[in-house]
Amino acid sequence: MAVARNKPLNSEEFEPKLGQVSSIEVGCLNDHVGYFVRRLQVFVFNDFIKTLSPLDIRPGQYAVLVVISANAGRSQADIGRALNIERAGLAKMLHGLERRGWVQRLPAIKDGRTNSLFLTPDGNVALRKIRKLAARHEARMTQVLGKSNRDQLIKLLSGRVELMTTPV
Amino acid sequence: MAVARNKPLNSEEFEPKLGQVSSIEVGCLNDHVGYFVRRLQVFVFNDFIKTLSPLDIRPGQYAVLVVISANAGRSQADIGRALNIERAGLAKMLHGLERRGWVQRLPAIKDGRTNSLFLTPDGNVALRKIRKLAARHEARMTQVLGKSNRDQLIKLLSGRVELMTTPV
DNA sequence: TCGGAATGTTGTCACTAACAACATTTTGGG
DNA sequence: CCCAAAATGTTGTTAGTGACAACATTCCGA
Repeated sequence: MAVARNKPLNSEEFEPKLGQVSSIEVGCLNDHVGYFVRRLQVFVFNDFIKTLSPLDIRPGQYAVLVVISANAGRSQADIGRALNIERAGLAKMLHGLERRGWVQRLPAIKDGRTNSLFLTPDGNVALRKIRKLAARHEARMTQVLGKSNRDQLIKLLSGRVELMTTPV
Repeated sequence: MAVARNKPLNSEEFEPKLGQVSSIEVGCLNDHVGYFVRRLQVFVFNDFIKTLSPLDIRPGQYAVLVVISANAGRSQADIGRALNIERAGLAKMLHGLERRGWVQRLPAIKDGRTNSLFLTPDGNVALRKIRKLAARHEARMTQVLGKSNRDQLIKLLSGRVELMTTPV
């Protein structure tokens, strides 16, 4: 690309404090909920992915397995609505979970358009192991955030998920 | 792919309540901070992107502009560290911001490896408009979450960003 | 009965994150 | 002073994700 480099510049006059070079301000980002929520989210997800990596489970897959387990027989549309996952994306994810022998799709007799989703026996066994690792992840989050903060966070957001569907 | 469909199934026995089909439980997801934080993050980002769409600014670009503005002359490594953005990704993003005439890269004289980053006059003008829309976005978040919840959320997470760098 | 709506599937596209590889430059220990 | 190691910026590649369109099938209500 060969970007033309401008003339050099003595950065001394712009470095606020010599010897204190590591201090840097994020300015008005401190007034944005999204800034903190974003940083927290990638932090939590990274830990989840790393903790669950022995079982090769990602957060979305975990959520889908849990919701199927708690709502056996529901349709893909139901599961997708509950987790705000788009139809197409959920279909592909379920394809993977079915290939691993954890999820079974049965055509519902009441509505020929829908599939009824179930966990297979293997799926239940796997989910037990998965929950153990997920609990370990959650324990670390509690430790890092502090139990009080973590509990407050959950209480703040509980029941407000419906507001967080697509539109505003 | 032609997945073999199993025999149909009467879903009646699996639907907990007839006529109450819309109720669905997310089970133990309610005990996971990550679940709520993820949903909130998607919601907040969607609103930010939509609100800032007239200026074609994404959250990451906004953060970089703000931090450059608050720390004129710092290197890419400094900015990247502050926002936890990887070197390669930041280089590409800055390329775009430079092409739009908002950011200027000057080679630092003190350290031939680093670029000193600045907002151009155009960049400052643009950032003023961007901040206006960002404030509108933040106002809507405050309204949706409730001012008390929003303030608590920020207080909870303020100063804890350092814990959310890569490792745990 | 018929047209619109819902459901599931596939394919495509754009965006992102993460990693590797490289050139340049600084730094620190001998 | 010199050279190996580290830091910085850049480019390219890759996998993963999300959003969207298009389609076939099925249900539903006027």
